[in-house]
Amino acid sequence: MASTIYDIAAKAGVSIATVSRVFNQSTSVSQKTREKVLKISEAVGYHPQAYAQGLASKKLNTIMAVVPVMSNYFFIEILGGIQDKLTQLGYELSIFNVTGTGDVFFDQVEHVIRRRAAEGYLFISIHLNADQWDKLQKYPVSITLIDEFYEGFDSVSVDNVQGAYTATKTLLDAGYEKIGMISALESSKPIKDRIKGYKLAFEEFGFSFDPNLIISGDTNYRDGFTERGGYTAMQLMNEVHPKVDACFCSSDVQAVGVLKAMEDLEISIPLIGYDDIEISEYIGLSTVRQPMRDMGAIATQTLLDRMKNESKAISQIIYSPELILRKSTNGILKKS
Amino acid sequence: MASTIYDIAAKAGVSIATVSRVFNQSTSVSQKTREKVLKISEAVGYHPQAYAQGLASKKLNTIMAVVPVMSNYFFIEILGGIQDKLTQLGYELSIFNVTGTGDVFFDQVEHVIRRRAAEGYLFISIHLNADQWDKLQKYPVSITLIDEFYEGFDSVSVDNVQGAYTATKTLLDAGYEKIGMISALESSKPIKDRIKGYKLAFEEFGFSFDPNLIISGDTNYRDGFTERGGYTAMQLMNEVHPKVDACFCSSDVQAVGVLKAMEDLEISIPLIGYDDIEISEYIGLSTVRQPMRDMGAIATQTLLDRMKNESKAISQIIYSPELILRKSTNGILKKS
DNA sequence: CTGAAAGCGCTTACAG
DNA sequence: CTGAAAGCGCTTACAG
Repeated sequence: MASTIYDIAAKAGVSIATVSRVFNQSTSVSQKTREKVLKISEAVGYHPQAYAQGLASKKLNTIMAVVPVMSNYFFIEILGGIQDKLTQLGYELSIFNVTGTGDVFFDQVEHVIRRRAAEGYLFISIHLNADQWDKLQKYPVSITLIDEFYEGFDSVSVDNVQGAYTATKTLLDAGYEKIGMISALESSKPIKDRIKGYKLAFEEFGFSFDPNLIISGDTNYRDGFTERGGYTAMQLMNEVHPKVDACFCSSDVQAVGVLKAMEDLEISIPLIGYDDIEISEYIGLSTVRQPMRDMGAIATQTLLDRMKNESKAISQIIYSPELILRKSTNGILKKS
Repeated sequence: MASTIYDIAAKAGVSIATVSRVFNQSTSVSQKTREKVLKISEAVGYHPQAYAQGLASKKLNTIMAVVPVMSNYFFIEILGGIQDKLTQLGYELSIFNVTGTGDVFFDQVEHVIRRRAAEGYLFISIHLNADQWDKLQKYPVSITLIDEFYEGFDSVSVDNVQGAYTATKTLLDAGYEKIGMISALESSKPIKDRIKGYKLAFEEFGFSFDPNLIISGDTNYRDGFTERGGYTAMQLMNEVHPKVDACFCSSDVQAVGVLKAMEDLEISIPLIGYDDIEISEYIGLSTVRQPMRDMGAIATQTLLDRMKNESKAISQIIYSPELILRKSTNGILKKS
């Protein structure tokens, strides 16, 4: 049914080597033969099979993005940046979604690396422990980390501690004192760092810090980085700390839920999110901006450079996040 | 560097056939040999290479989702449904993002099919013309269409005409008359259908229909299915038709922009979006719900069934969308 | 339960 | 500019 290089070669009266050359932009094929081969190929819908090409040439021209949960706006933006860069460089993108949790999670990550279905890997928000990173290090593949860093790997990340610190400090500077933090799964690495930054601001301010002001809601789904996660957390916050006078929230998606909860509870306090996803500008959400598209593009470039030069120096890029103030913190200066 | 089946076989003192059997859950391997092979493989990080397996066995166990623009909430939800189903069935998902426009678009679609990097394809919102569909039909691959249908292909879609009709009729029933439609790129198939439904409601109501009430904004990016597309369209609407008394909007993402524009313009009229993406519930946006996750799951099942049985009857599933009323149409009954 | 061997569909020196 | 041939890393009847 599906034709192979042999069928084309036979029909064109040439060798398979020649057919192969036509498809590999090799110049050493006469214009006439090239046209004949192309014409026949077009007629039967022939094109070299990716897998066979990969096997024979040892290059696939595809890189693989490994993400933990597909449906997250943060990843989507990053993937957009990756895609743009890749298209521009003639590579193809394959996306692998790690669905497991715990040990299974690592097994899946390791498995995808071992299958060697791509020449380079972009890990987006894949957080592992030291043992696991070390284990990965031994595989002869190029990997660039996004939103994470570990010694020995190229990486592009944002300083989460600083981002949370800046947001919290801004609130403190404005005179707020009982600043709550709407958090997500606390074992998640970005959350840990954001909590660290949040604490840091308090310490620096000389305020005694109340760990109970950090609250997370439903973390079952996507580690709590959901509208629902934010909504339930804010409700809880209101029960436990009705006096809370401002909030820092660990992601914009959650902040959408927080805003809704505030509305339902009829309370109105300043709120700062994290990420600056597309809609934030439109719903007037203040936030800590992560340059997601840029991160994707830079990481892609880094990976490609690494693939070309195994021995180049490790590159660890760390962005400083930017605080963007919008309507959700409109009253912020009035109180001080 | 990277080890192959030969290295493992040599180290284990068995043939490559045996190593292969170990990795293919074949039962005919003694427990002892199996363990030895597994242990050595583990030590050197060996795992059969996907491409070589694919070539030799002629099955990849991967299906490919083909999408036009990655960063769109609609696709994300559908991909979520696909992913869940696939994981559950032990298949792997690869995603191909078609980035071209016009003829290049079709070339890319055709190219990805011809490369045969997957055993089945899920086309999400890929809209082609009759010639192009016919051309695709000749390839010996399984394809299931999502958000589109064409004779001869399995498909899962939603009745866009009906969705738009229902939304518009609801507004008309409530007594509104100058109902605007915030549209996107008009050559886009879903837009065409939604405009058709919008018109239909007017006709049925015996109202003369004003084509100028259909307005689109910036359609350069993602065909206008963006917050910005909605924002600019609403601004334009306000200039051209300041008397507009309600709006039907072709997607929720755009509606987020419309809401913001209304706020900036200080006008407040009922608004109904389309899709029911995750945040809609939280921002109180009335909308026409498309069961995106379900569509992804059903389409996946359909595709897998097709792959198992080439000659089964074509399945064309068409969902009826559901209207969901929220805050953005709160005043809807007062006017009538 | 295990091995030798053919074959999957390509690419790529090597010759000419 | 073109072809014969080896090889990429696997799987899978076929024998035993």
